[in-house]
Amino acid sequence: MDSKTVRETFLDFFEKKGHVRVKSSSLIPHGDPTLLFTNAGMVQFKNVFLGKEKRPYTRATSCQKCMRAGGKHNDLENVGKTARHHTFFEMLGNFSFGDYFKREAILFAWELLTEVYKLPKDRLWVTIFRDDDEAFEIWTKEVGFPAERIVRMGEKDNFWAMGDTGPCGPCSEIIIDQGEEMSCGPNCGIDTCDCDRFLELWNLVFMQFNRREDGTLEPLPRPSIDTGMGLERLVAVLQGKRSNFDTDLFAPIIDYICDISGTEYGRDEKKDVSVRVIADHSRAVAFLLADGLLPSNEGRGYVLRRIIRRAARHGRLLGLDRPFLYRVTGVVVDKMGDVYPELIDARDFIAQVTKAEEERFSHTLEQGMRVLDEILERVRAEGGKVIDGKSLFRLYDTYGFPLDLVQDVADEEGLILDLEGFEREMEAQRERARASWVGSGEEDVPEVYKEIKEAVGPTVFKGYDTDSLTTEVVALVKEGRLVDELKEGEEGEVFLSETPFYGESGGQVGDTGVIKSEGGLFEVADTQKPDGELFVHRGRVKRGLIRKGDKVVAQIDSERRRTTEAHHTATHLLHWALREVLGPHVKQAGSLVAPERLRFDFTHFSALSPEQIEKIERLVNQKIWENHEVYKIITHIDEALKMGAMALFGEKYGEEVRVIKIGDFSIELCGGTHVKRTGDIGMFKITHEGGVSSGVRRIEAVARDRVYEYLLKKERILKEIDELLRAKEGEEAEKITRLQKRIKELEKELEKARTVSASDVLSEIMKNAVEKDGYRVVYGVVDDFDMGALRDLVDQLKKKVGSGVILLVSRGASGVSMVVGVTDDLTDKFNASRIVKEVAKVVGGGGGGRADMAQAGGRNKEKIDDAVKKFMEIVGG
RNA sequence: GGGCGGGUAGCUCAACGGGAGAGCACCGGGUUUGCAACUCGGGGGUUGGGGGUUCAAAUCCCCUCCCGUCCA
Repeated sequence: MDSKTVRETFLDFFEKKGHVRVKSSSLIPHGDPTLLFTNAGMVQFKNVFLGKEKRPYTRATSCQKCMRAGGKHNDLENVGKTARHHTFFEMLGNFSFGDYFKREAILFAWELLTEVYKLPKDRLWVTIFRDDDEAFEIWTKEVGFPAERIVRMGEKDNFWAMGDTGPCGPCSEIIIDQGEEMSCGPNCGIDTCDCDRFLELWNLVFMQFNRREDGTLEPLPRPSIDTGMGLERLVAVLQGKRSNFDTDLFAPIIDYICDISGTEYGRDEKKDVSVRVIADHSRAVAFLLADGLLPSNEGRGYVLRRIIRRAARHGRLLGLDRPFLYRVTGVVVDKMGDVYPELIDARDFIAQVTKAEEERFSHTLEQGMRVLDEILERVRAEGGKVIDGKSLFRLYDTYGFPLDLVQDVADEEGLILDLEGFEREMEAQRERARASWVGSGEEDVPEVYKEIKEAVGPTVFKGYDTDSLTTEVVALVKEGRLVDELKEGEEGEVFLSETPFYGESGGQVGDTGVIKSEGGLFEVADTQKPDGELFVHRGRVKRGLIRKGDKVVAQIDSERRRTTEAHHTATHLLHWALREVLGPHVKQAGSLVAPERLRFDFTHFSALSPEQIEKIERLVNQKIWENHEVYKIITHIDEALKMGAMALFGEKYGEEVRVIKIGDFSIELCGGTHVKRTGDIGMFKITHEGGVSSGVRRIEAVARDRVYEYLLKKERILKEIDELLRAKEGEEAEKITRLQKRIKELEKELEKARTVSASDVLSEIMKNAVEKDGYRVVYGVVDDFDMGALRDLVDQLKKKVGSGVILLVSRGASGVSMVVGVTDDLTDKFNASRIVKEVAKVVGGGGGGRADMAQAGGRNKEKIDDAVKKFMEIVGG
């Protein structure tokens, strides 16, 4: 039975048992920061089990894409060495949300395995939780399973929990005995070893308790079922293969790798490991990229980078030292694209990003190799046999050079690695990272806000429909404490029962405006929503007095809001246009919507070309001028997602959500305020494009009247330039080029003139050369020579005197500069550096240099004569 | 978020407080039937940006931006 049939048979079986076939969710768990990757079928149902989310069905089945790499389940190091470990795998599962329970779960599993997949009953074993007699009864009585092949296990193996608290329960695992020949030795057995003879096939979790904070278990009112069976294992068993890598899930990939590397699989165990690593990792890479992840230096992206580099490293071991992985991922797309169409959509993107990362890795390796050579040379020079841990760590930490590569080189050179020292350094680094993690980011909501909300409830936001309304002051805060009134000139926070003021969220800034009572006027400078429900109006009492209980008119700054709205709707258009032009991997990574401008961060792997920027800008403007209606729809989250609304990474959404739909092309979940029609945006202009971090780009742009202001400013600058250049529009570049050329010419002329005048000065100075015992002493005082010119002059004088000591002093605007030169034959007798130090002291400065040439500076111009005297004293003039 | 390394000519890098350099690439001359090679010469730099210390900063210090890399 081929893998596709195995997968389909499973889903089909449960569909016939009344389950809804649910699509695999993304490998990147949205809205769950605790989880690095989706690592089990139940991840997308987590909130359903917790009762936080409702679905229109109570039975579900899925084949879920899963990743185990990094984080708690870290199998990365084992991959390739064993028959079963993978980074990416598929998990088959059936789920009951308060529908059927233990009995059906067991019977379903048994029926599917023995009657559909036709596994031999006598080779199956079962484990159950120690105290779970109920499961024991079902297995023995209902299924008729022999009691001697049921093993009772402890909490560690057969009690499952989502976390320290929350739903949990015993589980029952179905195991297949693959026979004596797969045994790991005399002690082989369930509970005693972890080898492949007793292969865990299917885990059935009976969620029946809720673990409370104090650790006690309370029975769940509606017990649930969560099961998981690794597709790769099941296929291996059904195809009679000893290793998952021998199944048709991997065979085409392995064939391709062997093909391009000229390796024969199964001849050399070391090479086989590499082939398997690449096969496994290519799947992970293709799927992660298809889900929009990009390699980066932190978090999930970092894991992806590690996987690509590990694969590249193993490729090198097979003799593939040019990028190849991007071709292997192509095979993955070919083989699995029909089941996972997102692979096909992302085909080019996957290849592009993978190749770029492989190339970057090559670069890193080259750089590291150079550093390693230096280290080796040092070790050899010292006659040592060991590469010390510090050097190893520096290679790894700073240059990202893989340790096993160092090992290879060291083996060739007969050197040993100080791995313990390396570990020590690594531990120290971990310690540093941990120690810095004190201020855990998330700010707590201040007590006083909690108090207010407790007393008056959430603020009702009316700002979608109105700019102004009459309401009541329900609380006042000054310097973090509740007060009954705010006096004129005082700063504080006002809380209303209803408000038209938008509180900062979703990147859109808070509104400003005024709150007027009969006796006072409060100017709102900013509006915040610290807990998402309570609106804090921050500002100052401009006039009179604001009291708790006052009837007030709350009025936002409408003009400011309109421009902000234009920027917000423009942001959605931009998001859409980016995906049109760059591809579907573009995802919002941050956003700021202000009255002055908008800023949009998004995932993309390279800088945008001027052409791309122009195209994006043009598309957005086109949509503005087409004047599409902007629909604001309130609906259920499921409904919204079904409509294809884009939801954000890591953002939490409630049951009821707001959807912004522009025309029929852009649809996003968004709580912000927007214009009525795109025409209200007027115009859109990108002002800046740049990088934020690896894999993230940033665009800044303006809309509406801000475009006019922006262009006006540009025009003024241009006009100013035209005036200065006396140029007509369009000639600027040409004129500037001409000017630059002219400057160059003049500089050259100047240089020439200087040389000429210097030669005059030269002969002038030579006149007062003093003849000594076999050498000459020369000094000269000139005006406005810079250091470079002085040095040149000294060089020429040196040539002229043949043998001598020279001092040149220049009077400049800012002070005195001087250079002392000593011809090479006299450097034993006179040291230019020492001389210049002495001489410079006279003019209130200091200096130094080499024995044959030294320079100094000073401040007192009037002391130059004294300085020259000092010089003559020293050199015996 | 924390640490380490880096940013110098178009590219790859050197100089690590006192004259901004090399190799490759580019332009011109020579050589050659022509090309490659060779040879002579030349252009090319706000040493990422800003501030400070100093007589003097690519070099030392601080801030900032960008790139690489490891840890979380």
